[in-house]
Amino acid sequence: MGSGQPRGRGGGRPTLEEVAVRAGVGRGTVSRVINGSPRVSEHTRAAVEEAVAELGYVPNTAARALAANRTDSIAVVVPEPESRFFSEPYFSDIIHGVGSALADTDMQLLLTFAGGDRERRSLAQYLSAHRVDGVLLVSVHADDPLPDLLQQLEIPAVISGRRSADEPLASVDSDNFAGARAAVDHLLARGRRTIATITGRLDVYGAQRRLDGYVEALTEAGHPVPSDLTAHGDFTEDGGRRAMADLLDRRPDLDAVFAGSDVMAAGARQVLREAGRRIPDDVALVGFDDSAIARHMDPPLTSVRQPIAEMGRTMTNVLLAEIADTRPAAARRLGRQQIVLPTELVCRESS
Amino acid sequence: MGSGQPRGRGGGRPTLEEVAVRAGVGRGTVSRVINGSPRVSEHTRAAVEEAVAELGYVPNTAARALAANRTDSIAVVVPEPESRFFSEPYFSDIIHGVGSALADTDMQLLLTFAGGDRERRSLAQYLSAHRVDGVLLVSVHADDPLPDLLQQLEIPAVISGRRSADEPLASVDSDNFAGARAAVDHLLARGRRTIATITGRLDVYGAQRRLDGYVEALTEAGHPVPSDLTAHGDFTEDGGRRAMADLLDRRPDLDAVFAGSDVMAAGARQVLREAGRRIPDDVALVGFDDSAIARHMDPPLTSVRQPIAEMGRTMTNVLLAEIADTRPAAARRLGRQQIVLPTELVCRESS
DNA sequence: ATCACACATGGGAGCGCTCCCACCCTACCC
DNA sequence: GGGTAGGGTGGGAGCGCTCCCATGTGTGAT
Repeated sequence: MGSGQPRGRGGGRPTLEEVAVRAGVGRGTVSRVINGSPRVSEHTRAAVEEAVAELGYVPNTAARALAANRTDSIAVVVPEPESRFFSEPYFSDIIHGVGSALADTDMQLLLTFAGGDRERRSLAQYLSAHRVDGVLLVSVHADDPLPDLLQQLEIPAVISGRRSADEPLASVDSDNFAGARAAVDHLLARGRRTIATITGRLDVYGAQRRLDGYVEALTEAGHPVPSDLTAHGDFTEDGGRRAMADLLDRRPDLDAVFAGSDVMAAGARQVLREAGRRIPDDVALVGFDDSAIARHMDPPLTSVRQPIAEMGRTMTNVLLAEIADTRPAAARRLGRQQIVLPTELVCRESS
Repeated sequence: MGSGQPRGRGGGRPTLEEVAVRAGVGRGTVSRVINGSPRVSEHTRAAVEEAVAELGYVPNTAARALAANRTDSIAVVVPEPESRFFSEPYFSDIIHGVGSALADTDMQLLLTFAGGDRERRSLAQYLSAHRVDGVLLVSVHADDPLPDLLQQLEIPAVISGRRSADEPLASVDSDNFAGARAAVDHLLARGRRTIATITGRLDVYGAQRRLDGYVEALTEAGHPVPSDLTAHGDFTEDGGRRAMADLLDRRPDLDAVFAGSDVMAAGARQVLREAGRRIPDDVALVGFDDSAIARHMDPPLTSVRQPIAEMGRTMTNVLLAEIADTRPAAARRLGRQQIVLPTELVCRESS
């Protein structure tokens, strides 16, 4: 069968078998060389490698996946396009980090778009049908069914940002609490006394933690935390505008605002400006994320930087470790890593 | 052989065979139902579908890929992380568009990171080893070897932004020329007379076309196009700064700047401000891309919007069509689509 | 020299699916 | 009534690989 040279369109790449013939060895031996097994003599290895090079052989992924029952690929499950995940630096940076962690391996990255709950449910099925060896979950709501489904199916998974204080899945998060504290401490240090906050959607644990950090910073400094200084946004610019308008309405005396995201801060800035408040003279403003818009805002926005690419990289490494872990499921369930990466306050002219 | 219920970790999803037994039919029949073949009686189809539902059967992708010699997946080849592609809206939006086009199909999306030429060369091999049915290329330099390799291997591919006027591959681009013209016409209409431009890297065809549009607009309006009004950036903020400094040095009398990207415009803005030029009073500024920073810049930046998500969507549809095309290679080579999507000038306070 | 054992190697048996050919049965024709 | 289409169906033959067992071949111990 098979002539030596490439055959017709598409189908015609060399197979393991052809390499074996060329090198004058058996299939098994070629397979061992390809997979770096030590149990091959130096001489044979060289012969096989030469044949591989001559033929331009590349293993067929599908065949390997079928035979070995692993795909050498992981999926990043991307939430509904509308979500804030797609705006702002988050998406790019996470992927960037994942990509750089994957560069050292021969794992492939699958991008999967998940819509509503129904789609996420069937998604779990698909993922389990040996499409991938593991899953990276980003931007997950507290009530998303997907993480539990994955756990049930015993598919290794890592989540970005836990869903609650006791996250059962492995997770990588940034220190939202400390970041918020640092922001508010900074405002206090600057002499601000009536500090309001605009929160993100509180069903996102990270948004809750930012609020917690805000409360803690004020409390610890001996300040009261009246509820009329807290307004709820939804991570959107428009939400930030509405929240800021509310705040100004309720507490015209405020002299600082800590926003749970840069985008909301941008919305807030507009309302403040329209209301004739100068930034930072009348009202200091601090955001969260340190995205591109923070640098370019007028005035440049003080913001809490999250190491997002680093998070992507860390998530990937944790996932790869989970995939490599061969202990029984019960044992693996135990030592799940909960990593929290530090945030950093970047001071600019808005505060 | 298999009991009815799931087996141990990982391995235990139901197979076609099990569905066949459950439904009391042959493997072939189940396969026909799964793949929507019409040659199945209504009665049998119902029985099979019930068995599928009961067992929660999901086809094994790897097995299907191996047997059918197609993967039902396409790859987006992402350039080196450093490139501008990763900053700014481009990446997110393209992926967004690709994702939405793919949502209507059952194709999967593979993200592949390509580094230097050597990596791109081996990448072509990998892609051809039936990892994917087609490839989407974004942000390609004029001398990138990958497109030609793909063409040689007869792997369907679509490129975003052509590499030259006679692009052999199918391509989807935005109308850089018309966008630049519109921007410059707008500046002329506003009474500006000494209009400079900051170009992107001219080995990117789109950057060249933006420059062409600038020249054409001025020429057509009867203005000279002195070379000292053109400075070259590299799509980075810092490049924008340097180019603006040069420009100011050479032509302190300029009253408008058309930048080849928003990021470069941001850099230019800083230099203009430091030089004491007011925007737009002394110098009008127009960018390209209409990214998030354009909206948040001070003052908000007039910019040329590209329909990036739409480009991603269109590229995907073109690619899917190429994949579906079963005509002989020679015939397919002919009718390759070259799509150009319209750009739109978004006027804000900077001009 | 003899046995044991380790290492190196070949190749059969699948992995779960699609493709396709052979087969059966019914319906319709002459 | 026999012949002939076809639609509907079953299942063999792979797809290209990994896994693993059986088989060689060389070494050192006895």
